Amino acid sequence: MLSLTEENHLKTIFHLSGSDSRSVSTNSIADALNTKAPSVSDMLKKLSVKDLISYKKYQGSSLTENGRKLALNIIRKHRLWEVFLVEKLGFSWSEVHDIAEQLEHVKSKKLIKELDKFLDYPTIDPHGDPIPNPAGFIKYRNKFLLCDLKIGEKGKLVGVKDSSSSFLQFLDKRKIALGCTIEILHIEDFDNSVHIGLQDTNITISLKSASNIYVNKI
Amino acid sequence: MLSLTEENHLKTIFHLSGSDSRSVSTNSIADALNTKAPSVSDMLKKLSVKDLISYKKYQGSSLTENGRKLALNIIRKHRLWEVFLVEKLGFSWSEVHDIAEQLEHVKSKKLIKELDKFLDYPTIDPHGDPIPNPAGFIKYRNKFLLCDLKIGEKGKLVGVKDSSSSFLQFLDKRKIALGCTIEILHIEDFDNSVHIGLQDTNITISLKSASNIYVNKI
DNA sequence: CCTCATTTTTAGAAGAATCTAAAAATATTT
DNA sequence: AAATATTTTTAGATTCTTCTAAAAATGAGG
Repeated sequence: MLSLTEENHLKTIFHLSGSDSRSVSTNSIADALNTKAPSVSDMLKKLSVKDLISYKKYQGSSLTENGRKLALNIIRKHRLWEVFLVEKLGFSWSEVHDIAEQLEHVKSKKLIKELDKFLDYPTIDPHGDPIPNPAGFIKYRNKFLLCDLKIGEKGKLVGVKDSSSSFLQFLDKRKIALGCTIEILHIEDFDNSVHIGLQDTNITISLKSASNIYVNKI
Repeated sequence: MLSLTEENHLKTIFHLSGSDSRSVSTNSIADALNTKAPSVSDMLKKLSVKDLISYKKYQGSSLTENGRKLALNIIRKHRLWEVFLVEKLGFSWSEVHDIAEQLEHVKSKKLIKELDKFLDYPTIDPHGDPIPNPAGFIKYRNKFLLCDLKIGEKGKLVGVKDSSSSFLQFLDKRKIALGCTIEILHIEDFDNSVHIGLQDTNITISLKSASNIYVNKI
């Protein structure tokens, strides 16, 4: 049985190591978890003994197969709860992260099985991120950053990179939501800000914003 | 912000002190929480400093108004989650306690508000226990133990005293559920076991079982 | 009302998670 | 490649929850 702290470390290592499972630095974990490097160092030793990560001093760490399975299970729970909060309780996508962060640690296999059924087996969460299946398989879609499209290309919004609530609220205010069609109209030479076409309006967003939006080309 | 352990102590003191808020012994709390008396003693000091219980050494403890509010809020969350698990996820009443025990500690006022609405503002949980309102008001119904009815009297099952899953499963097997009508047919002189009439069958249950079932007289 | 049993508290220790400060290893820069 | 900067680990302390063992207070029986 894993402690809350152990679970959070596994999850963070998963998120930081990306789809290619690269090795993750101690400091980056500390930053992500709002804690300090020595705390992480201690935890890495502990997780290593449990064979959940492979870890060599000063060389960073990466998940073992066991660790990856556990991490994906936590992420599965997190994302299913997010769907529940949005679909059933009427939360907006900018409000659900912190609550799901707590709910994901509730222990009960049957709970998640029944929740999944109740939600009709969703495959993506409210931010467009894929929900791992019970076996720990996760289906990555190949998606593009909005800023990488060329002028004239169109994309369908399928996710965001950093789902901080301030950014999500920024999108809400501009009526930009999952599934929206976005066309690149023009890119300013001066500051690389991006002029985009939406359903019925055109607006300009910063490069930073455009680098935080994932789309499928259409 | 209360820790999980603090919340569990408050809740236990509430349950043990009954509707008349009598003072609760240290050992009884330890037993209920599966811990030892010294741990409880320490916690009592801590809760006392926070003005959540009134506590004099060797004299037991009882909730203050603040403590009672917090305890009822935790119980409200517990019972709402139980309704969710049974009504929406299809759990049986004997399976929900341990899961609700975890869910009750999730912190988010809005979550409970929306859950309450989603469940259509239920007033009793799957075991027939009343759900406190958001202000911490709890409505006790006056109910009787089945064993206190006289021969020939009828009652409607409105709750159980000890909702351990073994007892709930015992009732399930005999098709005895909330809302059932039960008539006292006969009481054995020998062992005080109780012969009862149900929908379409008559069965005999022990005095101990009959002392664990709450009914409204009808 | 004094002795004995029970209950409760204190004392002291242990494990988990956390931190700061200092040491060790690695990486970078000139 | 040596000096410097950064990263990571170790060492040691703190807080929280927990325990066992021993001391103190309470209550019950003769």
